[in-house]
Amino acid sequence: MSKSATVVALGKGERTAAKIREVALDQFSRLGFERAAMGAIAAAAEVSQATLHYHFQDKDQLWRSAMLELAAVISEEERLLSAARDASPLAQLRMAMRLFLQISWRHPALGRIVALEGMAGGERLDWLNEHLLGPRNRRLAELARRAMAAGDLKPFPPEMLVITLQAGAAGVINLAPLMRSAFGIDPDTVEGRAAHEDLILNALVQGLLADRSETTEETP
Amino acid sequence: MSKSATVVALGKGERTAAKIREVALDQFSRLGFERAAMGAIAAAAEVSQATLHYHFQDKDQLWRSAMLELAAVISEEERLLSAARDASPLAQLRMAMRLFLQISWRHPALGRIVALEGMAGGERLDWLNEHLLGPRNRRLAELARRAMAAGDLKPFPPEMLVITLQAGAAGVINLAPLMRSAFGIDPDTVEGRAAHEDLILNALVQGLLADRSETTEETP
DNA sequence: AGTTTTCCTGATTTGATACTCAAAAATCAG
DNA sequence: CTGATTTTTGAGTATCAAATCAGGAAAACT
Repeated sequence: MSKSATVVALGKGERTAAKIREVALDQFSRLGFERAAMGAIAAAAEVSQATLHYHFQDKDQLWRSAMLELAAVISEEERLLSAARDASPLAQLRMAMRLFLQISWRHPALGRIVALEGMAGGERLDWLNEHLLGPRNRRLAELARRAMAAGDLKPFPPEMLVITLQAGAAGVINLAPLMRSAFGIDPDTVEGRAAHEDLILNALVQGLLADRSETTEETP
Repeated sequence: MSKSATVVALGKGERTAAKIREVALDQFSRLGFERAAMGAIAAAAEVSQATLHYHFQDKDQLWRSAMLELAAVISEEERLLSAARDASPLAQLRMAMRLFLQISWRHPALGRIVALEGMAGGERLDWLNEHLLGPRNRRLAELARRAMAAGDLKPFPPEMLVITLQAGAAGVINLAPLMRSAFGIDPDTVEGRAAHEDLILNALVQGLLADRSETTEETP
């Protein structure tokens, strides 16, 4: 046993394992499962490749372990949302979108992995759904359904709506390299993030069309 | 020289090359560049692996060649859009979205590849931008800019708007596996596509909020 | 027909990557 | 400090995928 007075002192093993998970999460998210090489992860974590296999049986286990880091992130959102359970479904949806944006900017790996595995399908996607995506998505879809029932949202297939909102919101974050290559713009700046949040919450949730009844001046 | 009277008769070589490109496009888009194996492509195209290297020097060239197939698709959109050059920027944007949806359903490979490479960055993304993505994106951004100048759109960074629209619209298409795994729903059906087009054009372009001034009944 | 050119393939080489293992090094408890 | 335990590693294996090449089949041309 080894604890310091204030902070839990991790044993050496757990410390390197944590570092490996961190590096692995980054690489998996940026490159995808196959492109991310154990050797590269080891190098980035400044350990030998064999150390990876000491802490995690194989690449697949490492991936799963790294993903479970993200579970904590998602459960944070769940906690905040459940605290506001008495708000209207639409208000909850809006809040979920805001949380989604904040979390996505803080942990861009999440969105990239969902996109990568969500396109490819397969075992890892099923695992993701079972362990950290499915419940959240179904909860959001249910919120959308209720918002529609309340007449706050136009009636659309709620599952499509949820996926579309998330994909649209994550687009600018996930496709930052594309924005750099196509426009020479880096969206990940203070102003960029603010503009993005503004865009999503206004454009996607309130509509892209300017209200033509009150034209001319105004700077909202 | 070898042409038939009515149709250009492709030489044997060009025929197999075309088949290889077709198969390769599918595999690259579904699996990504690295996961797609030359052996599997060869098998699917019913030729030997060496044949791939006869027609295309290496995997990279094959990828580029397959991508150029998509250039035709995009130029079709360009043609239709330029025919309507005198419409308002907003109308053109709307039309572009509709075209984007149709084309994306018909060629799901396009969106998947843009997403894959757009997240990863690197040489292939730069190549894509230079050869078949950049001009289109800049044109759309310019349309958005003009729609904003005309007061039809709220003022947002036009590049972000374009990316968000595309990502949101392609979301349901690209993430079909996720929708199956999470919701047990297959969006790629006749009704699914219709609902999707409805969702995007209404929700993303006209706003998600129902007009509360005219509540109660109505079934639009 | 015969001849030339194009096209295709089996066998092989090259390179990279996940994974193993025995032994060394670091860590920790008493 | 000392011995036991945990952690790390260098070296090595097995596997799989990309790329090469020489020889032979098919097509095109005269």
